[in-house]
Amino acid sequence: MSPTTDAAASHEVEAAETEAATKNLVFVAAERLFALHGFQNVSVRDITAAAGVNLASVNYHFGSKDALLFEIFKRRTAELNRERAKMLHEANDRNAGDPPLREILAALLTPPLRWLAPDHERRISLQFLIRARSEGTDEIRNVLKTDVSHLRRFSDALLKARPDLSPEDVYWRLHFTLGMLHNNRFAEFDRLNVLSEGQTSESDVMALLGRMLEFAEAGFLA
Amino acid sequence: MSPTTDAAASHEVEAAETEAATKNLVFVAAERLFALHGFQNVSVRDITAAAGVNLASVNYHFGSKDALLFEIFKRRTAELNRERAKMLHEANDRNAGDPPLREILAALLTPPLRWLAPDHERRISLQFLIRARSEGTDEIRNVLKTDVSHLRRFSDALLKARPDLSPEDVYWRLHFTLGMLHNNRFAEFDRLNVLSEGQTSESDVMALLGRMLEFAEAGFLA
DNA sequence: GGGGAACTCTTACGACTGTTCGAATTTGGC
DNA sequence: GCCAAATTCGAACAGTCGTAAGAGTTCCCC
Repeated sequence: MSPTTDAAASHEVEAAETEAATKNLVFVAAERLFALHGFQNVSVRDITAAAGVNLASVNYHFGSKDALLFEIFKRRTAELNRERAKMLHEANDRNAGDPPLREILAALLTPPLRWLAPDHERRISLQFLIRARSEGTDEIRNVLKTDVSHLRRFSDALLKARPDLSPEDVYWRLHFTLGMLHNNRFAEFDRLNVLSEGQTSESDVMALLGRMLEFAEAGFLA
Repeated sequence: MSPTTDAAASHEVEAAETEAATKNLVFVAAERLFALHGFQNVSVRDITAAAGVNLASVNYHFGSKDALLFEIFKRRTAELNRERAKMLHEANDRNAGDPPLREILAALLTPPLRWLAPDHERRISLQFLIRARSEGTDEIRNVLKTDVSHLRRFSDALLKARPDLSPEDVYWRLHFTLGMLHNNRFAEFDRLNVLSEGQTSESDVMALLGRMLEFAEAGFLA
């Protein structure tokens, strides 16, 4: 509601959310726990305890545990897709509506890998999304299979950049590329650490992005 | 109870397993249910009901539900790795110990994709393995991270086929290739069906193998 | 400052969960 | 055909789970 100085302090939580503070606490705590331990291994009591709120908060603010998962998934997916769409749009502008392969793939892969940077605010969100994609509820899997409008933008662009490929070729190679990305689980984040002797730096993640782009681009040029 | 006829017939189960018939029934039913619905979404009661055995059978023959999962994982992983190692060995023999990139990658990808064929006996096993890899217990994840001896055979071969690449390059590109494979979930199997208008044929799976080999080989040649 | 909505809290229900126990039964060797 | 070992069985235990109900509290608007 409208801020009135004194009581206003509790209202202005960071972010653009004007919802109750409790709802955000639950949202953030649940996202982190789901990302770290998986949906099924985290109880409502774990979430509310970590958030420092009452047990009933989850059901009051989100309706159910499933609905909470779905809401986190929806918001983070929308954020990620927005960044991807923006990069693709910029690539279009730079290249008179006909961006080269590399820039299309960069628009697809750069946002998630940026999120992966060690001090990035959305690092845990990406881990959550990767988990939710494979461990989520049927509802989530259904959205992933049904709502392909976002991916179509990329397959269309790729098809235009490589008109000699069939739509099936483009579809599968796009699928392979996403597989490269989604397979980056937590074990691999650790492996990232090993490579840089203990601490993951932002440059490591960007180097990984470069490797992925190189590999995927070559795959599309085959 | 025991299926029909005299009690003597219950001894000669197929396979090389001389264990009790009940143990095999549990093993097979659990593998299928875990593959279809995930480890956490399948209860011991679901398994024993599907297998037509008593509830206590899981704990009697395997010790615990976790141990059952791990035993399935171990056996199927060993089988898959054996086939891969055999193909790599044959590729070595054919090429005087210096197989080309394509044949190394084929040794890595052909066995799992053969299992994926619609009427293959191990089709559900591959789905199980893919699931267990990401949703399994900490013990399984630990094995995957620790026991790298099998993958090392492939990274060594790849490094010899492409000596201009650094070990880090080979490691990451191998990781990417496995990501392409492991991302093939059930939704994608359905997609396979769509592509062939209703029924997945063995040739579809082999065509997918060809696509993956093409993509991965190009990625390694980048 | 009264009233109604929004929120928090305590408590508990009912439905599962994996596992165990002791008795009943079946099995294989002699 | 007997006995001991192996297996199967029914039943229950001790927890944990998501969710709901109702009382209690805080909030904002009039």
